[in-house]
Amino acid sequence: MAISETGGDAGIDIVYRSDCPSRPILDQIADKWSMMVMAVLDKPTRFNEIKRRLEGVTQRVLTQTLRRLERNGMVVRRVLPTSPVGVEYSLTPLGESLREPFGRLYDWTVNHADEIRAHQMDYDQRVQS
Amino acid sequence: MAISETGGDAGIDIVYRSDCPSRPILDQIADKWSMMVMAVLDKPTRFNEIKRRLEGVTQRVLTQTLRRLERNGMVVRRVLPTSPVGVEYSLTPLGESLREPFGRLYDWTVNHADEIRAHQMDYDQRVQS
DNA sequence: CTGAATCCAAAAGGATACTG
DNA sequence: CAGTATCCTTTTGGATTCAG
Repeated sequence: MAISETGGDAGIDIVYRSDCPSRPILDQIADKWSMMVMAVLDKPTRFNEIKRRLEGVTQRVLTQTLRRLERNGMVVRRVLPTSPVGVEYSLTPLGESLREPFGRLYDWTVNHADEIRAHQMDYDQRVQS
Repeated sequence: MAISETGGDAGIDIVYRSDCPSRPILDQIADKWSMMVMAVLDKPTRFNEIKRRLEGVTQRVLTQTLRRLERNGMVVRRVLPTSPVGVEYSLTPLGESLREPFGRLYDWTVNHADEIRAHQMDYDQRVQS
């Protein structure tokens, strides 16, 4: 049985193997900030605009996240011919195509956040920490 | 515009806020090992069986991952009345419901792994490291 | 068999200061 | 404005040992 019943033709039988090509990729994209940055980038956006909308992210972490996304071909970085310099980030078609599965995960998270928090409280009470 | 065009009714307009309830949840579930453990758990599975199928995971990390998943109500831990003791992990309905969005992400990853690696090689060549 | 405990190295991440 | 560089604290993760 594949992990997904949605018709994916992925080689799900090998994702468990340490040499599965999806592992390093998963490491790169399945993190919180990458997901949030891509959520913000529904249109070309300036660096500080992204930073402002992503409350809590530091400049350093945002830069690193954007670099990694750029390296993976998910976003493009474009320097604007202004003064002072402006930089605009936008999703590539590859990045766009990731928004759908990401959106699924986001929706699930938001829809189940309460239920999960209830479980956590229950667990923390049963297991004295 | 919502991040997902698939009809999710999530409050996507607030996921960027630092007090968005989905943030801590996302931190908990959007990591590589959680995803892989849940991929393995299509049926009740013993600790060592999980460890064996997840090449490369250490005992410590697997234990931590399972604890977190248990705390979040995604898996249940059941001690088997055997000798020596056996422990069996299985998905809860909540955990089951997460497999679909996870599966989407997995499928996307596998299907685009080559393309991403090509981008990485191109980037690494352009940007001398 | 299934962990918990410990030690230690590496990586991640915040704060701050500086620059083209 | 959009970073880079540095320092330093926290977190993570591997390896190993011990125990119910």
